[in-house]
Amino acid sequence: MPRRGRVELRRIEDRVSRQVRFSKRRAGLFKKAFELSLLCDAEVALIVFSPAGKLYEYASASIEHTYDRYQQFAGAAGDENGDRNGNDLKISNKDEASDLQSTLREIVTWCLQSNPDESDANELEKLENLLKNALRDTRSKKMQLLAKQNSGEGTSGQGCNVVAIKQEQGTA
Amino acid sequence: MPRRGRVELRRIEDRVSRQVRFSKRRAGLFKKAFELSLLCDAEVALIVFSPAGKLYEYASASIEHTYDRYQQFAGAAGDENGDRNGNDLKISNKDEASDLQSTLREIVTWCLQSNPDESDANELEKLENLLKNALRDTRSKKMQLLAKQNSGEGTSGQGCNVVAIKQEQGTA
DNA sequence: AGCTATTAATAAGG
DNA sequence: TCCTTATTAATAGCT
Repeated sequence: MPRRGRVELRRIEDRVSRQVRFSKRRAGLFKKAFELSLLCDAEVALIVFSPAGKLYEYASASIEHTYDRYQQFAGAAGDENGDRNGNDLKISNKDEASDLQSTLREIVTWCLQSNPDESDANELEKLENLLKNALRDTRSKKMQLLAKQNSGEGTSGQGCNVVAIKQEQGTA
Repeated sequence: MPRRGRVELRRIEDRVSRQVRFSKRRAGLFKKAFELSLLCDAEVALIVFSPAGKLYEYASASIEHTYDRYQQFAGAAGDENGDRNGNDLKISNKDEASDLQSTLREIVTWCLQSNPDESDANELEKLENLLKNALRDTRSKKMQLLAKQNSGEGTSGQGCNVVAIKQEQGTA
């Protein structure tokens, strides 16, 4: 009796079945991700944690690279899939401009009061969050400047490695 | 003539066909990703850039959350797909203790000499890189502390928590 | 880890 | 982009 009917779309309760299904479907998912990137010349990054907490990943370029690119786009995504499925799918896109300055101040304060080599995990986590926010805001600010500079004005050969919003490829 | 035979596994040359295939397969991929997370209780994050550079994403939790979790494992991960960018920022699990201190000093110096609201893209990029490094090292250090404290034994620097990272790829 | 009966995905075409 | 249909691909339940 290979299969009786349609697959119920809800969490599989039995631990063993769930683990087996996970292995099979994970393989399928990674294969599809790979094929999409190859056939359609798309950049794909996929991270999966098994119910047991094991990490699996695939990236057509690299996770870091794609995540960086993602960060630069954050907020302006094309979505399609959330409809039928109910999961999360949104990115918040707040204004971070002047927040950056105060976040940097907090980082400086942290550094004046603490030493990373003598801090405990909690302290480091505070620093981590500050750095994460500062990084996000700095990227955002940089992108704004680059966009402005690329859109309307004469060229003054700025060095920066440009972060184009476009992908090109032709070597097939 | 619905379909003639097996699907050739290589980049689709025709722009229009490629775009159509992309749309269809993207939908399928996102559906599979969703089903994996729901059926098997897995945490999934998926980022896709279309050949035209448009962003699509899915996350069972959130991209940020899963990426953070990924970062804590990173360093032992393996890519294997042939990628043309070769642009991998590997994060190693070495101890970067004193590096962190000097990076933080550089950040403080940057803040003392510059104002993010008056900086150009180049300056912001310097800050971005400093923050990125500091964040990586802070995470690493925090994870080391957590690992040490969880295992009750703190042998000299190394360790960390990596749990097995495997990668799967299609045969197709 | 293998094996099939089924369902699911999807390439072409309209 | 949506619909249809012939085929291939994925996979649930077993062993």
